[in-house]
Amino acid sequence: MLDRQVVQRIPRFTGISQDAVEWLCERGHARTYAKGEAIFYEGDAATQFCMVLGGEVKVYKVLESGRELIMDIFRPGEAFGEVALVDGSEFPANAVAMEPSSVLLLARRDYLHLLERHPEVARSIIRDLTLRMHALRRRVEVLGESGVQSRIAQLLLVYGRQLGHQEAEGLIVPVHLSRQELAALVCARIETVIRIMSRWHKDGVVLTEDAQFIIPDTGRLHELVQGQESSG
Amino acid sequence: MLDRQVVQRIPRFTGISQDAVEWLCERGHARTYAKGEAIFYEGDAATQFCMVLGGEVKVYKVLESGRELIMDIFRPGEAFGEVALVDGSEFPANAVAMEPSSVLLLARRDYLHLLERHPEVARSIIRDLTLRMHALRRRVEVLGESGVQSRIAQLLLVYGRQLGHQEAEGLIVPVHLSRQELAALVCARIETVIRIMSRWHKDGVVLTEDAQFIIPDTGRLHELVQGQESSG
DNA sequence: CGCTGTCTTGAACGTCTTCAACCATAGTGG
DNA sequence: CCACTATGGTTGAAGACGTTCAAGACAGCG
Repeated sequence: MLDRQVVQRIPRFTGISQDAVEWLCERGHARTYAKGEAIFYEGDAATQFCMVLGGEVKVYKVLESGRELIMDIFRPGEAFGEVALVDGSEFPANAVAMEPSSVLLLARRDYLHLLERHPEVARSIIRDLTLRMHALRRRVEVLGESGVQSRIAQLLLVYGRQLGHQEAEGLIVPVHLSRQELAALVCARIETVIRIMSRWHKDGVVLTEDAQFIIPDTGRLHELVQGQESSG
Repeated sequence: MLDRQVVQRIPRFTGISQDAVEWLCERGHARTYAKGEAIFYEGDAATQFCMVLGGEVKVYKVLESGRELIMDIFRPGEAFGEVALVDGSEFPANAVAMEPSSVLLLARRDYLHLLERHPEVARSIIRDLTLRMHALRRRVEVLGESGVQSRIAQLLLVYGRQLGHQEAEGLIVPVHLSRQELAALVCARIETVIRIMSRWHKDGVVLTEDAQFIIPDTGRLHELVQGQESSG
C-alpha cells in the first residue's frame, strides 16, 4: 500500500485521475534495498514495474570481456527496466541499489492495465521513454569520445548540465561516484581513471569531494573534450 | 499522396483502421533522396515524421572532437528522428541517405493528430520506441567493449543476429558498409579498422564482399570479443 | 590488531592513433 | 584513347595512450 502523497508527486503520475491514484496505491508497494543489494538480474523475467522513490539505483551489464559497464544511474522519480516490461521480455541488465534505496514495485499486469485504461499515462510513458532515449544517446556520445580523458570530461559535463548548480567555488555536481563506478561509466580501467582524476585535482580542473565533484571552470573541461592535446 | 498498399505494409501502421490509412495517405508523402543527400541536420526543428520506405539512412553526430559517430542505420519500415518529434525539440543528430532512398514524410501536427486519435498507433509507437531503445542499448554495448577488434566483432555479431542468414559459406550479413562507415560505427580510426579487417580476411574470420560480410564461423568472432588475446 | 575494500602509484607492454605515402577504381573532359 | 581528379582502400613507422601487473597506502570495522 502506497502513500497517496508520494504517488502524486511522481512526475510520471501527475495529472492522472484520483481514481487511478487510488487504484495505484492499492496495487503497488514500496520496498527498501540496502546498499549493494540487487533488485533484479540480467535474464530475470520482467514481471514488475520498478521506479526509484529514494536513493540511487545503477543498471549495469557485465560485458563478455568481463568488464562492468554501467548503462545508467537512476534517481527518485525515474523508472528503470521499463522497456523489458513493455515488450514482455527479460531484463537485459542487472539493477542494484548504490545506496539505501526505496523502490516502487508494481505487477506487470497492473502496469499494463494502467497503460490500457489511462491514455494520459500512456502519453506519459511515451514522454518518459523519450527521456530514457536521450539518456542513452548521451551515453553513446560519452562512449564515442576517444580517449578516457575526453569521456570522463564529457560525462561530468553531462551530469553537470543535468544535476549541477553553480556556486562560488564552481559548478557543484552532487553525484557520489567511486573511482570504480566512474571507470564503469566510461568503460575504462580504474587505474586510468584515477590517474586522470588525480591530475585534474592537482591542476584544479575537477575536485573530488565527499559526495560531489566541483568543476571550477567548465570551459577547461570542454577544451579537454575537444582537443586531446592540452595539458602542456 | 501515398500508396495505400505501401502504408499498410509498414509494421508501424498495421492494424489501424481503413479511415486512418486513408487519412495518412492523403497527408503524408514520399520523397526520394540521392546517395549522400542530407535529410535533416542536427539542430533543425523537428517538424516532420520520417520513416524509411526504401534504401538506407544513417543518423550520425559529429562529436566535439570532430570525429563522426554513427548513432544508427535505418532500413525500410523504421522511423528515425522520432524522439525529437515527440518532445517537440530539435533533431540531435544529422540524417543522410546512404544510398538512393525513399522516405515517408508527415507533418508533425498530423503525426500528433494520428497519435491522439488512434490509441493503436500510440501503442505501436511505444513498441517502436522500445525497439529503438534496444538498438541504442546494443550500440552502448558495442562501444563499451575495449579494443577496436572486440567492438567490430560485437558489431558484426549484432548485425548478424538481426539481419543475417545462414548459407553454406557461413553467416551472410547483407549490409554494405565502407571501412569509413565501420570506423564511424565503432568509433575508431579508419586505418585501425582496415588493419583488423585485413587480418580477419587473411585468417578467414570475416570476409568482405561486394555488399555483404561473410562470417564462416561466428564462434571465432565470439572468442575475439571475449579475450583480447588470440591471433597469437 | 589484522582484515577488507577502495584508492593510489610505478613500470612494462600492447594497442590505437597519427602522419605520410601509395594503390586502385570510376568518372570526366580533352 | 588518354590524362586528370576524386574517392575509397591500404601499408609502414613513430609516438601517444591505455592496460596490465605488482606493490603499497589508507580508512573502516570486526
